[in-house]
Amino acid sequence: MSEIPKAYEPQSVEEKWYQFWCAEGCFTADPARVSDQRPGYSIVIPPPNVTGMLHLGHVLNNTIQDILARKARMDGREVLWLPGTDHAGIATQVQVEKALKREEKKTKHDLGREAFLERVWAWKEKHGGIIIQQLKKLGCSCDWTRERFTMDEDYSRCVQKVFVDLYQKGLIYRGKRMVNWCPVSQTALSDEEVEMKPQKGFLWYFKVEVADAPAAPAAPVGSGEGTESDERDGKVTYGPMVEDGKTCLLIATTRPETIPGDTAVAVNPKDPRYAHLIGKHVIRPLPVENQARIPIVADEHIDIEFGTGVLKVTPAHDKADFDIGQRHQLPAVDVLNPDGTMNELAGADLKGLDRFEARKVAAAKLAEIGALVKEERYENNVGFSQRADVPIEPRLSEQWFLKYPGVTSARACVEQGGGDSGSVGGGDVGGKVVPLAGRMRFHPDRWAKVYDHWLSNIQDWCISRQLWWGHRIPVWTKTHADEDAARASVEALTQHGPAVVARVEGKTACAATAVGSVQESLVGGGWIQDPDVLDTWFSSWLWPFATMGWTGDPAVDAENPMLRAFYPTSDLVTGPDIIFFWVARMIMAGYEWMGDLPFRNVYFTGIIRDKQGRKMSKTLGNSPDPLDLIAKYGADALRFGVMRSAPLGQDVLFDEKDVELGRNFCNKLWNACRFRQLQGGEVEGEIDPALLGSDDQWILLRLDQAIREIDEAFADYKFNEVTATLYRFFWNEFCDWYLEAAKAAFQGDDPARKANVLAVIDFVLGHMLRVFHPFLPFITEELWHDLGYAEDLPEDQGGKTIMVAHWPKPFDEDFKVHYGLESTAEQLATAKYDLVTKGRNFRREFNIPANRKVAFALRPAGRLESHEADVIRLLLNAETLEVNPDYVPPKGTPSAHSPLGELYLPLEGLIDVEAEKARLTKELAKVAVEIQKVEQKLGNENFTSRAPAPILAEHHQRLTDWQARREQIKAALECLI
RNA sequence: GCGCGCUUAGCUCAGUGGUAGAGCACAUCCUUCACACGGAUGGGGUCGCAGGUUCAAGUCCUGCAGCGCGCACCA
Repeated sequence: MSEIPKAYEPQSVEEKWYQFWCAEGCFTADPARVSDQRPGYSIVIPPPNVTGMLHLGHVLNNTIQDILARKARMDGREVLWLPGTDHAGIATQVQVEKALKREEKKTKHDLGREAFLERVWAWKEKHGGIIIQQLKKLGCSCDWTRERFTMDEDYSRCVQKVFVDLYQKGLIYRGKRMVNWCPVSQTALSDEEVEMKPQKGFLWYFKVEVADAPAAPAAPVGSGEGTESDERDGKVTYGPMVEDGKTCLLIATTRPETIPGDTAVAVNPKDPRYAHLIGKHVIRPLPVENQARIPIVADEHIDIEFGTGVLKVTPAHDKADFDIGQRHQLPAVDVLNPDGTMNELAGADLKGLDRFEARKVAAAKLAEIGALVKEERYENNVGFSQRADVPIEPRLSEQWFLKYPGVTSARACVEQGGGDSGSVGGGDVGGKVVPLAGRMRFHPDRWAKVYDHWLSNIQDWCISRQLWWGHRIPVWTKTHADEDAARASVEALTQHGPAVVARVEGKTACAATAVGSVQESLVGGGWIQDPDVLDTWFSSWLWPFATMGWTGDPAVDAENPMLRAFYPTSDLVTGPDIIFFWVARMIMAGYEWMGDLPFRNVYFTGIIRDKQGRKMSKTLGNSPDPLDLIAKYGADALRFGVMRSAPLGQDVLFDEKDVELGRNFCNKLWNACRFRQLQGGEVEGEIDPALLGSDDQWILLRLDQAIREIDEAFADYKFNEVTATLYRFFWNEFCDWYLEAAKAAFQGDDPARKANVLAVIDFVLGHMLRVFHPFLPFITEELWHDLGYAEDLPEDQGGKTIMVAHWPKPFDEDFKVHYGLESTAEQLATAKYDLVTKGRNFRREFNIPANRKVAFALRPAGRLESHEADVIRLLLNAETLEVNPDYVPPKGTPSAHSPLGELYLPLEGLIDVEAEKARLTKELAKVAVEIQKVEQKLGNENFTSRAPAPILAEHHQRLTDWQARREQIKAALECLI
């Protein structure tokens, strides 16, 4: 046993033990050790972006995973926490492009695809490990021998296999459709990557001439012949206008720059104002040099109430317009370049301008030609590219799409919340493995509804990205002179058997294959690989099994020891912001390729915000660097602080004070152990039941209670409740009362009693360090060894490391009987502490400094053992405590009542009769209020006749107690007169 | 528009129909030999509003308001 320094210094301790754990292979999972007696427990890490730096969201997320993993080890399970990183297509590519621009003033096109990718790999090798190193600082017990990267060779092979499989199943197809185009990243995005944001802009009203209007227009609804609008009930209605014998329509738009792309205007067929014009044509005003005639079509999509009831239809630049275009066979005229500038078809005035600049110019042009009628300020929702934070451009382009597989299973497996599903059957936390019949639970369960809603409305997934960094689509094409030639070249591929899936699309032969040798022969044969890469999430959704060596070959996979031992995984811990991106897709993939769900439980964390409730962001600068916090307070402190302020599923308002509290907690723990050590004596001696005082019994029963509460909270994933219990038990119960009470024995002259108290302290601390360990891995390991608790244990039960010490069990009946733990002792202790609190209160009431020793007197209600009285004296910080059944206090002596008797503080020379009178009178008033409350209830016939007996009895007891209290105060007041 | 969450002490939040809780902050006292990153004591709450169910509601139900989030979306 080495001596413990005065203040806890986390840095050296953390460094030392993390190295120890790694060197000893404590984090390494061995599937061969998994058995019925030693069930497997597994988590796959949500792979952070390889470009990432640790932020507080990671701290919360990974601390939870580490707590689960460490708890499972102590529960005797074989634990795999599988770490890794994600190649993060756009983010990483952008980062490297920026560096290239900054350092060499070059673009990726200057280098070319291959050379650029070499740069990205080089960058990844240099910077990609940062976040992994940071996770180690946090104490994460990941199996680093199994670290994976989504671009690892094996992993890429999985991605390709899955693609080919889906292609073969006909779920993947290529099509020219409207997609979300990011003009900055210059790639298509999935619907999930588009974020709707309200934007302030304008609604421009412009008129177009109907070229072939009927001679006698029907009277427009609303009266106004020839008027552009009519106000009725304060509402503006619109209709066709007649000016100089010409009929015009008024159209409202937020995007006048797309007018050159209009190929129709549309009205609702039920709209009487325009019915007579359907089938006619209008003159499109822009571009001025190409004012084409475009038809007026009728479409149900048009909202009669909105705007003027006339919609300009731009099939190439709006999803809804595209659909209208399809219904009416309208041509699509694309007036934009991929980078968001206007192209030639937009006309001479707009060509080359950025879309936002073009918007202003187009509006000005309309005004110039007299077509602009008015402009209104207008706020509407615009889709933004989540990554580049610019408005996305709906764009017609050729992309790869996926019809989601496994949707039915994915929907069915997640238990829908709202029922009476309590913690019973709550998966496999807390050591109990409850079969869930293939079902999965979300925590908190309200996310199940969100998940289900999304799954019931999903659209096909656009999986191709116009990037270079990522998994390149494993499809090769060869274009031939005619269809027959194409067919022949596809035929030739049958020599490869099922390894290649080939099709003919017109004159083009298409072949998808994941087999390297076939790929090589295709390239050799002049086939061209699709230039696009796959959406990053198309690789992430395979994470739970692709990381475990899945091959896609059923015979091989059935023999894979990792998959057998650790799939399905036990828990997934992630943020609700990726429930669609990742969680839902992993569930589908799990069913599709493993035939089983990928995890039993999903824990959704909250979002970390600053203390004002704002999201953490780089621009606000409100995001503290976790490594700074670790350096300042220690990793344990950070973990404890964050966990303590993170209730299940609620956002966390982060305050550095929380971490400070964590540090204080560690320091307190440190010093409590130091106190134990300074007492010397035998380590973990035998507890003699005969020598247990009421304080000893009390703390043992409190420990039992704490363990029960902690187990319950763990079963419900309520980690902040665990921390609350740890805090209360250790600080308020163990330190504030038990250790202070124990000092009476240490200062006394009974060595047997002293030794017994030491044994109790060791017992409690030994349990406490273990339940603390998942939250505070470093300090508990250090103290476990310093206090010598590891010494007599077998190596695999805590002898080597607290990591695998057995998780404490609540006491069973035999234990309680053996140690004579009973509620009367507990009540005695509670009564003592109650009495002490009242006695201490005298100091404040009568302005007696805390350091002044005073003499108390106690007139006991019954027998009080001398060692119990010693404890009271010590806790009161009393010079003496006179225990005297016949004690008669001097007049004016403050008194306090408790079940143990009357406590007096005779204040020699300081008697203040008035002050004590005032104090007692105040208290009497309080008591009177309580008595009134209870009497009122008990006087209520309804209550007394219907309330259950125990409740009634409790109320009667309450009344008796308060009444007794009232009599005592009255008696005390009598004495003052 | 649909859905979800939140509203309890100055702040951040627990709270399981039966005597309103914690941490921080605040006030007073104390460097007493584990800890000032500490100890002791205390003040502070019409539990968002309005109804309802119940002997009993912070807790269950209905409605409303405010805040936040998600989904959808009209140019």
